Amino acid sequence: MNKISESAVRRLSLYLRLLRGISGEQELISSQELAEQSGSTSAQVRKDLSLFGSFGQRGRGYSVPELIDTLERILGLERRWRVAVVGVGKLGSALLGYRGLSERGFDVVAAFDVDAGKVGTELNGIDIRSIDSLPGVVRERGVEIGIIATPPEEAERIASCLADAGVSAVLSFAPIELGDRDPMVVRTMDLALELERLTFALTSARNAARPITRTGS
Amino acid sequence: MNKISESAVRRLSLYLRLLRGISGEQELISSQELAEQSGSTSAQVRKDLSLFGSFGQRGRGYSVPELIDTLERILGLERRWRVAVVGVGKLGSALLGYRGLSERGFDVVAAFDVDAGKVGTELNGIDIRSIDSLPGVVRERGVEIGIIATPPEEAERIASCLADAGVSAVLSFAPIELGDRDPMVVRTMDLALELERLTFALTSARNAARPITRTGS
DNA sequence: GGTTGCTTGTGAAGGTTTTCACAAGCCGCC
DNA sequence: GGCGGCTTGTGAAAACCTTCACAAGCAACC
Repeated sequence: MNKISESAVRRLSLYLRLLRGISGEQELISSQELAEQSGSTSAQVRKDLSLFGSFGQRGRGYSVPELIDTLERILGLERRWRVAVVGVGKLGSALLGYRGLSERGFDVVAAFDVDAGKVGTELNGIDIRSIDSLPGVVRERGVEIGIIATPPEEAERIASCLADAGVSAVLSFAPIELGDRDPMVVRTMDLALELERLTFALTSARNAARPITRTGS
Repeated sequence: MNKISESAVRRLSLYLRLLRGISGEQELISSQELAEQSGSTSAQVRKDLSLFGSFGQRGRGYSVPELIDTLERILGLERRWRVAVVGVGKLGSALLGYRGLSERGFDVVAAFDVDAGKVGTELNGIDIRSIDSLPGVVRERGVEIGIIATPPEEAERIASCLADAGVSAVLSFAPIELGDRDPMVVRTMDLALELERLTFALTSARNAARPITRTGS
């Protein structure tokens, strides 16, 4: 199988989310409709799907339930995944209470924090454990994915700790660069960085007229 | 000025974040060093920067403080931005308390919620106002960027409301597709979608061996 | 001042992704 | 059964992005 681009994967997830939203209302969907809803083009939609096989019917479109199944299989969502949240501050608490995770196939089965005041308490049915117990709990509960919601200073250490414990993938909210710890896959979501992409978009028109120059030149 | 790709912008933000982290420790940095820290290549770094001009010194590298200035100018961060958070649930509260925003140039100057119990209270020094007062407050306080942290059902309406109030850009955490409301730029961060990118990565090796087929075929 | 070592900036090459455009195929109707 | 309308799947073309490779230029040292 050829390598699939990051952007294609992102779009496939998006298609799946949209399809789940219309599931039941509609039996068939055309690449054109899916494109409109996802802000893409019909050719792009067909190309993305054709990377994995032929799932549509010419002249009719794609069967919504079948396409959902197929996309779930492609994305590895034919089963549920066990997730641990590390860092139960404000963001971590929000994640523990976020229903959107379990709706999309992710079960938060463990939570960790350094704060002795939090360890031992429970939040949304999850017991908060000490970081020291992470390796054991991860193994016991079969945690596959870690979410890092700690302050950035601790993120590096936590990532290594998760890797050693055998976690397969990590999503980090800490705004620092964490490399993959082979074979563990690491991805970072940086809120401020996303805002910067917006400010760039807002500013770039002005920059076009008044080119960037070096300070003092 | 040529069009700058999304990935280039993302990398520029990343360079800036890294440079700020080493600011003071080091006067000069080479494209090679920056590449190693950002998981890129030196040619990529130089190309990204050369899209906007020549900022380095041959044989020496780039001046860290000058490059920070330049990147801030490119990304539109030579000034601070006024942000409003809409939806003060768990995620919204976390955002109101997130120091990473003001550290990176974003001031949260307003917060909105529908819940009458929350309206009128204060959180981290921000008064929570009713959604009805959004247009007025946005104008009074000069809000430029909105962050949507409401349940997905409300996101569509809030986005329109923000657009009407004259907000320039929106970052939404609601897992639904919000198109741009010209000229307002909209971008969505979907946590579950990011996790799905991970499960795809974890699963794709297996899929390569056992190709995806249509259900029942 | 010339030589050596290093690093930028950038055309050109190479690779990847998107868009185009059309043959192949399904459905319903006459 | 044949026709017309519609939609997929896909090579080919176009657009875009990354990597290569090297001339140009800076600094330090002899």
